[in-house]
Amino acid sequence: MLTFYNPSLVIGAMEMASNMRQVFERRRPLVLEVRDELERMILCGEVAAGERLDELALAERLGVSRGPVREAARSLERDGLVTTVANHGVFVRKLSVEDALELYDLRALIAGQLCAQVAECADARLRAALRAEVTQMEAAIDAAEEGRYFELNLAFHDRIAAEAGAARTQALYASLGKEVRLMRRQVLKGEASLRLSNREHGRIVAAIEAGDADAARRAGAAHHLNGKARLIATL
Amino acid sequence: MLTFYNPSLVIGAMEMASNMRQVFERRRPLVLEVRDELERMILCGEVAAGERLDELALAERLGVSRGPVREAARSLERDGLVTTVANHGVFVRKLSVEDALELYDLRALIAGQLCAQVAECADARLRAALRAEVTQMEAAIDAAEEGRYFELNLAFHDRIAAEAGAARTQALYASLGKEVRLMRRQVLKGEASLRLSNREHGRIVAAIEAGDADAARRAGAAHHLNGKARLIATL
DNA sequence: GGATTGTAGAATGTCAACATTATTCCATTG
DNA sequence: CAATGGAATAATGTTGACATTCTACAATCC
Repeated sequence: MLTFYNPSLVIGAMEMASNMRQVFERRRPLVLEVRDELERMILCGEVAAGERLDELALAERLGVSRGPVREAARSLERDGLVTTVANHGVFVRKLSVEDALELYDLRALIAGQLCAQVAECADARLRAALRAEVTQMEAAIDAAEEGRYFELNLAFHDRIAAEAGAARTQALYASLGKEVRLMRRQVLKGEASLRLSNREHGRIVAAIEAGDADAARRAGAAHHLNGKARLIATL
Repeated sequence: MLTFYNPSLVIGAMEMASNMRQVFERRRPLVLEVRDELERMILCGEVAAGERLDELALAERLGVSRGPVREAARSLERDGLVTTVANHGVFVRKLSVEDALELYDLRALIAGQLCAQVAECADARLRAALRAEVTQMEAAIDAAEEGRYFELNLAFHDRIAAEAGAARTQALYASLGKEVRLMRRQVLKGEASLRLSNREHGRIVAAIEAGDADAARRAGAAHHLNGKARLIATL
């Protein structure tokens, strides 16, 4: 039997602690690595919408065989990032305007649900954290740091989704989030839009703090529907 | 064993007409055939919840290689019917009670959305068709034909989903439908439950006929939430 | 006797080769 | 000259074999 280089055998006791995780955590399946890379390529726009994903070329570029690439591509299909045509390959999904608008509606619906659930179960600590994030976002706008606002905005919505305690709903929300990102047409974000957007965040948190599930649902949905309206305005 | 009709083999001229479709229609990819078979096995309960799907055994039984079986299994994972554990294989998903209840909530949310959209765009023909189906279901109850009621019930909900004109939402509703079917614990359907259920159908159709989107949303959601309540009652 | 280590078996993960299908382009025919 | 038919080509579909990992069991050591 062949024996392979095992990092756990040669690292000193001092280094063990910091490397424990790496050592004991199972190696990630190759498929997941490939999947993440393909997802990144698509969401970053390195491959254009409608373009074909060449199995062989990708396999060679990533240094793996076609099998994992195939599986990864099928995995992306589930999230709506690509579409597969038999005997023709997989293509980066091209969202029609109608598709995008439907996605906004659907996402607004889910977001409303998540906000309502958070409103019903939020404790003082969570409320304070959400309120703090809104304040931080306002500060980011004041400092004209759009990148930071974008980052905080993602974290804010992720936190709400995570704290709702509904795993399946959270996963669906995240999946739809990736799907809408296929729409390259970025909703331009001037300072005015950011102020409006963050005011909506404030309304969501206010409803959560008040424990008003229905108001939180409406505020969460409205926030996404306003995003939809901003998209329409750019058409 | 899955055997396929090969158009290159001789078929008599007489048989041509009846077999035209089969001959000229592209052969479905093997993966889809396997996928459908596995899905049937799971939803029919031929493989118990939590049970492992043996790649090799299934491949031999279906007369294909392990590749298509693997891909089909991954496809099922995307629909939430199985879960994959690295180096351990794929297992029929075992729904916890919490999971099932969340699915009911999520499905109620989506169903409400679909009903609201149908209420906004339904024409006279569709309204008549929906009303007729409710009447037929009532007749099925009178005749104590539970199987027929079940069938009509599925068609009724499928029609609403299809006519809403929101492809992504419809697909999601269907996917969630398969997922909830994992919960073997059937909600027992006595005549009383059927009457109540169909009365809810009537309320949905009434709201659609009135063009009241909000009422339709509430009626559609309530119908599914009542199903959830019936499930809870059996615990 | 209990814990540990090594080994054997079986399962999944990965790969490269082969088979099939679809497109393209050119020759042929009307 | 247009249309049709067929090879050449390149992609996906499928397969069987090999590599790796995990579980179980038994032999060994403390």
